[in-house]
Amino acid sequence: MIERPLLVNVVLFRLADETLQVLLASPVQAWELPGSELGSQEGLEHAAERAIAALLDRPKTYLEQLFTYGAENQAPVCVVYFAIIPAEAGLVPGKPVRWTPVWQAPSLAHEHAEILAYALRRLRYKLEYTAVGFQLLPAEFTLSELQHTYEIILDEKLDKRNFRRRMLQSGIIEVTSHLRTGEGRPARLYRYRPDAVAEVKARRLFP
Amino acid sequence: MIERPLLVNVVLFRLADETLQVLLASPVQAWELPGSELGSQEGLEHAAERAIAALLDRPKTYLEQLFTYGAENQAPVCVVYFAIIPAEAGLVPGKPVRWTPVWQAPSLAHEHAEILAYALRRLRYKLEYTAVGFQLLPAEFTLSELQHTYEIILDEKLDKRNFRRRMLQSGIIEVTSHLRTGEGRPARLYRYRPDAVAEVKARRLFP
DNA sequence: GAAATAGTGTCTGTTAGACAATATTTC
DNA sequence: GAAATATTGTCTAACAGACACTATTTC
Repeated sequence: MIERPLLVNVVLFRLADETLQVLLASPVQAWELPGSELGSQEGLEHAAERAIAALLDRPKTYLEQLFTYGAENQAPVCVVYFAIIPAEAGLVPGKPVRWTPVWQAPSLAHEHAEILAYALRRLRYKLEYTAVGFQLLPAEFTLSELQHTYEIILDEKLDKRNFRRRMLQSGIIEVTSHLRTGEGRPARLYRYRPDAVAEVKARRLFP
Repeated sequence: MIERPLLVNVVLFRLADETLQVLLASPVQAWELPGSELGSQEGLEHAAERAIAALLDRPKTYLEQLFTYGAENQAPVCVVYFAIIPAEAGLVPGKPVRWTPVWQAPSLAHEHAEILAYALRRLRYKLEYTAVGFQLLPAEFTLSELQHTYEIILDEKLDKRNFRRRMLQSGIIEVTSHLRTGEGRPARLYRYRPDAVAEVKARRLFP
């Protein structure tokens, strides 16, 4: 049976410093997405997690397969995953990697620019129609923080009243008894309800 | 560099005899999804098309990558595509394959039952939010035929007036000057407008 | 004229989107 | 009390969903 080299690449996102960031690697010279070879008996997801564990000191909070690239004459077939990383995760020392705001990514090797653009599109879709947004935040958060997250990723300003109304009506979050105090009036903290089915009930374009 | 065997499987759908059908193969004994090995220099999509051409005398009208399966200890990694096949396509003689209504598929080898279920779900999603539906019909069709297609795949009955209103409002189809005559009043024929962007503008669950 | 299929319009309830004032805290 | 942030409600336009009758053809 014919065999082919197989690579697993990961697009790692995090939210930090008021921006959406992606982890880029520069093992030789050009920048590219981190990845690792698939072991001869290894599962795909396992390889993705191994690639992440090699770079970061915290596990990912969300992992999803994106797409598999394998053009003609292109030696390795690449299975691409994307993952969301807690902002608190630290880099393993000595690795040639860097968190970069996605809007300022340098040009990338291979097809990686295209892959990053696709991953970003998918993240936005997910954000709008499912509950991935919560993966980017700590366990408890204020509605303002949540809205801020959405605004950063969607790169658009949202109306505060409408945001709150829909977010609460969806039943996907619940109030806690805690408050976050700071400047100005303290804010109620909310918590994601993993039990609430985040079913995407969108309007059909075609009936 | 480590190498792995790579398989490309295809889930082929067509609409015939008032049902949605899938092409199943039985090369040895159990039923499974057709597929083929990926050549050493071959692109993934090319392998999928080669697998289709080996079984059918017409090209597919739609091809999309579904997912890549590669569990631990599972020898070949499988990249799965799904495709839509014109009802007029004929089988290449001598191949152990059979069109089967999806609702009556026998139990399948490997993970293929799961894969088929996923492909079907994806087809339904696509149908509701994009314009794949037209791939299942001839170039010109009546609104009744179109509605019928939707009802078969979604497995639910739709309201005629609402269906027509939305389908026409979407601007994705246009009238031709032709009529289809048969029993009862002749029906206007419509045509899909590939130029009309089938953008999925659905309601956001989260603002 | 009976049978078969195509084609059409209205009403209602829900929801998205626009919009501004008040409440609670710190300094 | 000034500054900062949190919280709350209303109105309108658009749309989904329910619903029944008329029109045109063949036999």
